[in-house]
Amino acid sequence: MLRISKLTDYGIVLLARFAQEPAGTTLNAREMAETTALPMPVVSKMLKTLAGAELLRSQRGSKGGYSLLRDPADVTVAELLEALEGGVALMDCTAGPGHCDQEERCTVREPWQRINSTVLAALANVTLAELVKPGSAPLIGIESASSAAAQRAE
Amino acid sequence: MLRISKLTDYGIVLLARFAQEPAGTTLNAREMAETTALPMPVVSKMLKTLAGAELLRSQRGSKGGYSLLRDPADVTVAELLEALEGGVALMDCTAGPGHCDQEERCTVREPWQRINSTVLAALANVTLAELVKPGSAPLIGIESASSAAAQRAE
DNA sequence: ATTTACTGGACCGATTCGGTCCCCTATCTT
DNA sequence: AAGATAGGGGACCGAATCGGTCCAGTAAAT
Repeated sequence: MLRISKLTDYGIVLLARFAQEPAGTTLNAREMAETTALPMPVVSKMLKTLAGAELLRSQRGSKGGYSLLRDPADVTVAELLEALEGGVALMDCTAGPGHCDQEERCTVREPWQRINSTVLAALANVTLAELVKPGSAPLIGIESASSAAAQRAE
Repeated sequence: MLRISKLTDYGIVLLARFAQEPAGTTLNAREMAETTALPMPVVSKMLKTLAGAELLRSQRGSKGGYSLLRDPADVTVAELLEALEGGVALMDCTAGPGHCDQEERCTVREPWQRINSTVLAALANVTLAELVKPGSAPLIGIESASSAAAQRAE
């Protein structure tokens, strides 16, 4: 279905939650679970992952919690997927050589590489800040293509 | 990892194989398995799927096989994913309403819809014909974005 | 009638996914 | 110093999906 995992979704929702607060605000896992209505263990797990990816800063102990480490306008969705899903590689072979035993035979590798980077570009053009403030930037100048796609998908 | 399934990959390779032949060429499952070096049962399965999606025409009996039903220049990658993976919906909620129990609460749905259609647009801009003939069209006019993405991903 | 080849679906092992739980360590408060 | 709070790092588990196989049925050509 070409979908990102739920966990990744959760992670992004959590980051968006931080991006809505004043910069540097600290929130703990319990608070996050409450305001996002997600189960606490899941929230905890994802916050750990995000901290490991250096997107959040963690503060232990009482009064501890997490805070956003970077400017939301500077974090791209591509980066988030990179951190949460371990990269964007539509097929094995786009992740690098040696993944496919037909690298010579296959004729569609190179075009897929281009497609992959196109998708990556689309994702790299949206920032966390834009995710939080709706109705903003038109993402990418391919509206005509976009509407064509909508038609075809219809 | 945001990847398409291997089966989908196989399906596309098979279609590409047809696109390389003169229009209307009929090939059977065994021939396809040989020339693509994929296991016969898999090839058979995917060809069935592709026929079901009306991308291939099937011909039973002796001298039977499959042939491409449409002009390769007219079939987009987005359509292929649609047929083989059942759609392109980065998250459940982009597939339609009722998939997520926090539709009101959530603030990032609408931006994700835009991202989703952007990705879809990227995929709708590449045709099967372009997949077969390498080094052609630059896909989409977002090279600057693409290189930016490459940098960031790096 | 026989052979060829697609059709439809069941089936299976392996992996991944979504989610939970527990014990450890660090920090703050009193 | 002691206790409470909160993150860190895992293991762990059931369920769903994935990748792949197999087989009985049907249609067409010879």
